[in-house]
Amino acid sequence: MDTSLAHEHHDADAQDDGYDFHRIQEKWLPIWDELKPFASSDPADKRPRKYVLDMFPYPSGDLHMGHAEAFALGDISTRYWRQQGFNVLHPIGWDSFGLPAENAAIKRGIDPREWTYANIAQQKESFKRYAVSFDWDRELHTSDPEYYKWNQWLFLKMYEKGLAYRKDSWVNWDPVDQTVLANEQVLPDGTSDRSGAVVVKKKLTQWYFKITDYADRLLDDLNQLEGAWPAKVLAMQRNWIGRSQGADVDFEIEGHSEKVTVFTTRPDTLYGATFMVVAPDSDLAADLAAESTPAAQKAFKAYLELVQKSTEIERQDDSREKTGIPLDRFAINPATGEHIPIWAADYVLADYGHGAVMAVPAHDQRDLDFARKFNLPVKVVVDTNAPVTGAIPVLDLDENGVAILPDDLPPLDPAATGKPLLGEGRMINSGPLDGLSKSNAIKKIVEQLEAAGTGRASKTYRLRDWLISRQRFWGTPIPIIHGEDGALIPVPLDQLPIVLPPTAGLDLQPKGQSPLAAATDWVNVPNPIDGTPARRDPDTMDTFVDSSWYFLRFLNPSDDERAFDPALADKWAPVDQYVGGVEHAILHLLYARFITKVLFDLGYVSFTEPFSALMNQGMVLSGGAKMSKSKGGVNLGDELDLFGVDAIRITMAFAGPPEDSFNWEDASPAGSGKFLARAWRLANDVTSKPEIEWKTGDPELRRQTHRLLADGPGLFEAFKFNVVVARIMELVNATRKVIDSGAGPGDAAVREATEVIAVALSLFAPYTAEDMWEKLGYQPTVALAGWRKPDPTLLIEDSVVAVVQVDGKVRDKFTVNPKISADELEKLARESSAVIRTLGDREIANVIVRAPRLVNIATR
RNA sequence: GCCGGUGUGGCGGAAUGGCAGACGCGGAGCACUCAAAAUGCUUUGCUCGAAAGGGCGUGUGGGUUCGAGUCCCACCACCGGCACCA
Repeated sequence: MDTSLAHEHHDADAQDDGYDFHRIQEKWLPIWDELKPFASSDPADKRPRKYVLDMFPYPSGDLHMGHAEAFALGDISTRYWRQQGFNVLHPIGWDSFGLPAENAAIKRGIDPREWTYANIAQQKESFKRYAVSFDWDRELHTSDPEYYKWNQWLFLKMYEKGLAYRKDSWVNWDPVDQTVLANEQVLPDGTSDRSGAVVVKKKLTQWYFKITDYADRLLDDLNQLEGAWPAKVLAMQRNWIGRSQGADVDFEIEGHSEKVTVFTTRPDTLYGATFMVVAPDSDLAADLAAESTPAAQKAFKAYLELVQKSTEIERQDDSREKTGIPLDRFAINPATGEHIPIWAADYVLADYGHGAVMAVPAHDQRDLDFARKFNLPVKVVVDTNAPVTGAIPVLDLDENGVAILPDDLPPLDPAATGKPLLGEGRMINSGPLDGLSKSNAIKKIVEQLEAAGTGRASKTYRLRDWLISRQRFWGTPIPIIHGEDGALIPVPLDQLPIVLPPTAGLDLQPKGQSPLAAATDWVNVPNPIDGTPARRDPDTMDTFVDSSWYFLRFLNPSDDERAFDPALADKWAPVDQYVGGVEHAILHLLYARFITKVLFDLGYVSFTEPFSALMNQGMVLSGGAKMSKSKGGVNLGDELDLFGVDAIRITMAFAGPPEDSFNWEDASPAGSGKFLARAWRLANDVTSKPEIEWKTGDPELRRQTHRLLADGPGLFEAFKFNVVVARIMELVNATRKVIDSGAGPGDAAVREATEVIAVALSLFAPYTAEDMWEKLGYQPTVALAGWRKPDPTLLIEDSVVAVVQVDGKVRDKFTVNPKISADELEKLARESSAVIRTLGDREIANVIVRAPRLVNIATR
């Protein structure tokens, strides 16, 4: 294999005029570190401001391909705005609390801090090598007490406002690990992702943030983001909040002093409510059962146990038959006065609406399924065969084309067919509502209920309050002290932060309560009010709390007086461009929007939406699937060693639209490297001096250069980075041609084009661009060289290609003066031999002329 | 089931209602070389034709228009989210 030796020797010889990404990276990285070209804190800086933010990473090891794509795309935007003369705030931090650190700590018997900060150091070094243009002076970590102190402050502010509260609720419980699991930790088969145990429901007292108070605003304010956020994310958020309009109806209960309220979107069908169903796991069901017959009590207890043993996956299986038991209790339908039976069934959810429904089996599939299974009465109250203004049922025609008369319409018998009547129709069997349409009936019944005090218009949401308690060590301690008498005492602000204790002597293994409960020195404190013995709340906060306001902390991460400075927030926030994965489309973004509105209500910020624009980058896939360590996906470090930082960055940008995912196998980092070498060689070949007079340059190359200058901004701002790269490639190819077979390397247009290429490439390939800039005779850094203004005189074409179509098909083309008149162009078109041949003896019907580019001759 | 999105060569993808396939990958051929690598050049949607020149082509079927990948209607396929939410 002596050929390879020869090869290496040859490469070493060629070093001087060859493109060597290793050399370039090693040369420029320390120079940038010293220059700090991306510092953004100078108060005297007069440039207009922009805030570009990448979703901060979780330090779970070194950076991977997904990071490489996301941060390349965010960095292109950032560097673009800098070239446009903006002072861009582009900070970086780490979302460094969370379960993986704790699990790693348990596995290795170390402190989670060790693992976390070692990974941060590694990612930081990788980010620098990857040339992401961060302002490193603003680095933050959410696991630093200097950061999480302000989570505690936020919690206390929310507690003061009644937005943080405790309640009992059913949570996912892992009976093996003895711990609460987040919904995401429960596998689709209903088992724990860690222990493999079947997850059950358990009732625990937990801390919640009252996000449901903000449901309307969170929903309505999405309209402001229309067009600036991906339609998909807006739809997902709307879906998640899930507002339903309808009515609350109060039902009296036999032998029960309190009324039971149900929520319905179809109050018009109240006359058809033939039974009531309550969620078995609701307090209401327990109350009703407790006052019932011993037999019913026993049946309820057995049923509740059965329900609690069932897994999520069983519950959600829609082919599953309905289950339920009668409670032997009766409700009184406020419209008909009928006494209707009350059942407990798990198709009704305890935490939606009021945990109870009025069942209208004739007009609801679920209620009908239930009624048919348990032989409950079905009463039709909407005649869906009757025509309704504005929504006339379509009548089928018989074979003679005659409408099938109403007599022949299907019978209104859902009990027999199993199909509920869901369409529009006229009310029947509904007393005063008879004859009305759906919308009129809803209006009328709600008026009547309101007048009688037994109901009211209402809305309800799919959104639930945000459970923030975690029985974990590696998170922000909840700043509450529990008195001996059970009183909740907020930690006084001047005692913040409540710092996590050392892990020495602590068992971090999950065991049903937070490991902090066992840190006796830490958890036992005097009651701040009277000095009696008291205990700290041992739970920590969900890490989504940390990330719900971090964008404000970046404004001055070392501020030890307050979470953030409102004056700086006025200057910089909200974030102009947020970049991150669509996996955060719901939770993180919803929580950040919620906390921003809370901070607005508290008077700390003057805006109500945190992120003015959002870009979701796609994923880097391998074989059509998400890359993962376990599947042995492509390693970023290996790719960087092989192709260089710039080639990987430009590959990410060129692979397609930023929001689309792509297969790494379909990308061509080697091709990107070739392109960069081509570009770099232009700078190497330029022989003219920077002072050269542009006007003397090759006019066609100059025109192409200025077209890129003119089109670039629009393309960048529309995130068409792949198209920009293509345009730069075209300019590189054109410049090469002029050097090799045109005016030569000394031509002014060659220098001008190469300089513009260097500036354009600085957004994608910072190392290559910087080296080109130096070869062109300039000082660093090209990153701040500025995007030049195009010369308008060079954007005017001196000739254009006109197309002649016959019936929309191109038949001839010719080069014409752009100022050619319509008549003249039409004349040329009619004289074209290709056109004459195609026309033959066909008769011309119409001639469309769009001078100077197009003539279309339409024939009969 | 409901909501959102996407369908363009062998592949990734371009295209303010006006030349479909920019740019790149891959392929083929050529130059340089003893040879290779590197680099450069030519070519590359399908199809008929020796050529000149035709025909067909943006998921399917219709429509609007002088002209549709682009706009409208219906459908199909795939991807994503939600889902016993009253």
